[in-house]
Amino acid sequence: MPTYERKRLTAMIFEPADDFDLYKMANSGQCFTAREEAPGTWRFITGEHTVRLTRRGAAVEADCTAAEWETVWRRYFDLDRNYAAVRRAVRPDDAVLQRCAAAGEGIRILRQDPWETTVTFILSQRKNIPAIRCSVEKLKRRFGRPVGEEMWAFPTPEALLRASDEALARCALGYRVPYVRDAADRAVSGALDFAALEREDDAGLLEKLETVRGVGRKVASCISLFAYGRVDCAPVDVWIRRMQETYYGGADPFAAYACHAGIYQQYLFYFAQQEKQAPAGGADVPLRRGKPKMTS
DNA sequence: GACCAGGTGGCCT
DNA sequence: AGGCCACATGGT
Repeated sequence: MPTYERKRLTAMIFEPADDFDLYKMANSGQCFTAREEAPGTWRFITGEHTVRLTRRGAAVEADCTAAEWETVWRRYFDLDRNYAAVRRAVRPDDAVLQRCAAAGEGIRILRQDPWETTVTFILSQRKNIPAIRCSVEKLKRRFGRPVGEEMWAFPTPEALLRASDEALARCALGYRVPYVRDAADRAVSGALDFAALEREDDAGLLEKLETVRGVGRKVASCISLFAYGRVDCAPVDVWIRRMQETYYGGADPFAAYACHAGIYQQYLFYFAQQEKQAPAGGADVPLRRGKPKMTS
């Protein structure tokens, strides 16, 4: 007997007001558990909620109730932000970001669970995205509650704290085992209160998150952006640095943007990933390399 | 079988 | 403050 609720047969349709691309949201490096169940149908999981989404022309079909859509998924998909407007706010003289925002049209910043985001981005250091996915999947299978056919919720801090070092290491955590343990420790003891962190300003949030071992500026920025919706916070990793060197002559690509730097960062990151996959044919409009003509 | 991966902590100056 | 370097493991 499955311990999870039987699959619901309910379905609802909604029409996104602006950007909403399932592939890009699942593959822009922000979440590691979304997967394509069937061509065009994507499964997202947050907490113990799951939803299956399929694009139907201008609309999207979701296998959940309207109530669950409103209480869970509206927030998860950040539906109250206008991403088309964010893309339009890219400076006209910033040709590189113009191009990347066009390529990334459809991306939204997913508002993920802070605990899960903390652990997955601790794992992300010195791993490529397929390896992170694999590691997270193992953690969920071993320590997470089943929430559907071949689906598990992300394990609770208590569950990971109970796990032995050996069991954690078997999930390919490598040298990050003590980091994850420290995060679980702080979550259980209350030293790290994820709900209370909502009230911190950006600087305070980064500072508190960085008290966890294995959480430096980059991982803390990812948690701020992907779990706390701090869209002005732009994580800088090797890929962003690479874009900076290649297209911005080493200058900070986000210096000109006070308020949506995190979203713009995501466009650059997604572009870099696509460019890696198809260096020649992927980008239909080639980017001009070297110093851009940025205005101060 | 190299080389690299959504970095970080702990050393050194 | 800033420059090195080890770190476990898996993907390409």
